Amino acid sequence: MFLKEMGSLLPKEVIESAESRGMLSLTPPQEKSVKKGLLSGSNIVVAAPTASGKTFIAEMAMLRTVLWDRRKALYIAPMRALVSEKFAEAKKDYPYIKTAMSIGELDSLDQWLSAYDVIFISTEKLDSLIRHGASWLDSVGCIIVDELHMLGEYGRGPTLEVLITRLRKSVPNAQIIGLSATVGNAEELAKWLGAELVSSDFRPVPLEKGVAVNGTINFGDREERMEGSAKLPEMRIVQDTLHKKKQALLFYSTKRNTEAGAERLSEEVQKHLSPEEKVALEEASSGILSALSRPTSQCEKLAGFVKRGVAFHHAGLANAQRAIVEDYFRRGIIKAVCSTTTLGLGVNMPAHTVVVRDTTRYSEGAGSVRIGVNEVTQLFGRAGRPKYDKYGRALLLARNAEEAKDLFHRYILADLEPIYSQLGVMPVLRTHVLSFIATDFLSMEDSITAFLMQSFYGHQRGSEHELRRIVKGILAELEEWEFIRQGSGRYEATRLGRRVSELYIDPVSAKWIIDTLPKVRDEVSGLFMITNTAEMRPYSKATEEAEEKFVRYGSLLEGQDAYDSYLYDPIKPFSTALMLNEWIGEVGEQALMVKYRETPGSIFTKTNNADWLLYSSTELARIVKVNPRMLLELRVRMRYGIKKELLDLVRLEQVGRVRARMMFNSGIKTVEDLRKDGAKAKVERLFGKEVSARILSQLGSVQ
DNA sequence: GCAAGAATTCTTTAGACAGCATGTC
DNA sequence: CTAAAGAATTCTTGC
Repeated sequence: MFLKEMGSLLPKEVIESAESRGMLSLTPPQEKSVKKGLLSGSNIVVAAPTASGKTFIAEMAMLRTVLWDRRKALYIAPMRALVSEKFAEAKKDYPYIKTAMSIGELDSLDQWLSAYDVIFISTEKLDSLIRHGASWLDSVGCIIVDELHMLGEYGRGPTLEVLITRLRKSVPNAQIIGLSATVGNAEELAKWLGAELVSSDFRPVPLEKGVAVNGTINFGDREERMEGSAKLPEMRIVQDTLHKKKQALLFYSTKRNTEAGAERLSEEVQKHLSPEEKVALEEASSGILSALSRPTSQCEKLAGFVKRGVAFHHAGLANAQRAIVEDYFRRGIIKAVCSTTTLGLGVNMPAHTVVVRDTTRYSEGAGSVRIGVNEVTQLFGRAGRPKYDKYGRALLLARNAEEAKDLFHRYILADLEPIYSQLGVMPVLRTHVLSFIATDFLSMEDSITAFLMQSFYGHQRGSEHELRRIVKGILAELEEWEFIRQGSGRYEATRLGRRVSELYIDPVSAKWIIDTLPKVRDEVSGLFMITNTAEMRPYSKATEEAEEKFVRYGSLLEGQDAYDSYLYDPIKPFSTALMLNEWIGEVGEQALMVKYRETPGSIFTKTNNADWLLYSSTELARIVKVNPRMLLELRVRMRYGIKKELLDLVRLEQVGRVRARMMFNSGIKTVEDLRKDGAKAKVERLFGKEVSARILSQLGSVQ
C-alpha cells in the first residue's frame, strides 16, 4: 500500500512527514494493521520483530486520534530510555503536535499534561498519576502499549497488567494498540484485549541464524567458514566480522563476563583500527574517564578497552559512560561491545553480527537456568543495521558438533514460548489493591475480585476462588496496618493509606518505616530504615563489619513479623545502610566498589532510591507526627554525598560535593564566610572568574 | 629447580520503575 | 534438591 493513496485514511501531515523521511509505502505489518482497522478505531495487537515498523503503526493511530478525533493519545513503555527516544522522535517528526513526556524525576501531579495531545509516559509513572487522580485521562482516545510482552515478566509484568485492565475500565472508548515482540501466544493476548492480531516476521534486513563451531558457522541449510585463525569461538567470530568491516555485539550472562570478554577481544580488535578511529577512540576514552570526579578501576578498565575499539556494557556503568559507548558504537568507531541484557531491550543499537554467547543465567534458588527462546529471539533481533547491512547474522556458540545440534534445535528451530500472567504470584497485588481503594476506584472485596478477573491473569487461567482468597488476605493485612478501614460494607483508605499509595511504595515497606520512625536515633538507624525495604534491592554485599555492627541495631527489627521468615537475612540491607553511610561520609566510589562490591552505576541507583525513600519517610513522619528534621538533612547529604559540615555550602547553586569540599578545605565553611573580606579572591583562585561570579551573585538571595 | 600448563577448588551470579521542587516541553 | 564459568590455587610435567 502506498502512502500517497492513503489520503482518506490518514491526516495529510502524517503522510507528508513519513514521505519526507523516505517512507513511500507501508511495511507488511503496517499494511495488515491498517486492513484490520487500525485507522477506524479497532484494538490491535501487533506481534512483530523490532524494526518492522511498529513505531509508525503507533504514530498513525496516535496522530489520527489527535488530528481528526481531537482526543489525546498515550504512549506507554516500560523503560525511560525507550520513552524518551520515542518522544524525541515524535517531537522532531511532528513539530506541530503538542507532545509531552512524563517519566519519574521530572514532575509531580502533572496537571500541565492536560494541555498536551500526545503524552509519552512510563508504565509506573502512569500508574502513579492515576493514583494521584489525574483528571485528563477521560479525554484519551488512543493508548499505545509498547513492549506488551513485558506482561509475562515476574517483576514488572503485573503492574502493566493491572494498569491496562484499569485503563480499559476507566477509558472504555479508547482504542488500544499493543506492540509486542513475537511470542508463542500472541493470539491469546489479542483476545484478552478484544483486539485484532497482526502477526508478522517481517524484517527490513533479513536475518541469518546459525551456530558457530570450530571456525565454521552452520546456518542449517549451509555452512560458512569463518575468516581468521583464533581458537576461541567469540574471538574467531569477531575476526571474521572485522574482516567484513562490520561490527559485533556479544551477549554474556554476567557483568564480569562482559568485562573479561572485552579484555580478550581488545587485543585483536586494536589491530584493525585506522588512525582516525584511534583518535576518535582516545576522545571516547577520556570522556569515559571524566564521567566521575575520580575514575574508579572499572572506569579505567573500560576506558582502556575503548581505546582499543572494544567496550563492555552493563548496568554498572555510569549513564554518561553508557551513552558514550552507545554513541561510538552507532557511529561505527567502537567495533565490538560485550553486553549483558541491558542492550537487549529498548536501546536501539543494531550490529551486523550478534552473538549470544551464554544461553544460561543464574536464578536464585534455581541455579543456572537456560534462557528462553523468546529472549534469544529478541537478542537476535539486534542483528542487521538498516541501510548498512544486506543481512544480519545472529549466532550461538557451541564447543562441539553435538552441542551445536542441540542449540540449533533448542533455539533456532524451536517455537516461541507463550507468556503467562504473573499477577497471582507477586506481592505487588497488595500495592494495587491499596491503590484501588485509595482512589475510590473499587471498594469491596467482590468488586476487586471481579476486576482482577478481567486481567490477563483472569483471562488466561484465573480461578476466581483463588483470587478471592488472595484478595481477602491482602484486605485483612491492609486493615490491620491501618491503611484501610471498613465502613458500611465498603473499604476506604485512611489518610495514611492514601499517602502510602501516592508515594508509590510497597505497603510492607511503609509499615516497616512507620514502625521504625520513632526508633531512629542516628544516621545508621535512619539509613537502615530505608534500606531494609524491597525498593532498595538488590542489596550490597554483606561485610564482616556489617555483621559486627548489626548487633547494636538488631533491636529495630523487634516485633516485625514480616521479617520472621528464615529466608530473610538482615545483614545485607544493613550492609547497604553502612555503604550509604560511607557515601554521606564522602568516601569515594572506588573504595565503595571494593568494599561493598558496588559499581558507579549501582551507587547512583542506590543513592537515587535512597533519596526517594527518604522523601517518602519524611512524608510518612509528618502524618504519624514524628519530627522529620533528621531525615530531611540525611536526604540533602544523600543527594550530594556530603558530610554534615558541607550542608550550608551546597545550598548555593553551582556548588556540589566537589566545590563545597574545596571551599571548606580552604577555609570558607559557610555561606556567611563568603561575605567576608578576601573570600572573593579565594574563590576566584579555586574556580576561576566565571564560576565564582555565578556563585557569589547568589549571596543576595541566600541567607 | 623452575616454569608452563593442567587440574582442582573456590567464588560468584541481569535489569531498572517509582516522589517532588522549579517552570513548563 | 539443582549450574556454570571465571579466578585463584594447587598439582604435574618436562626440561
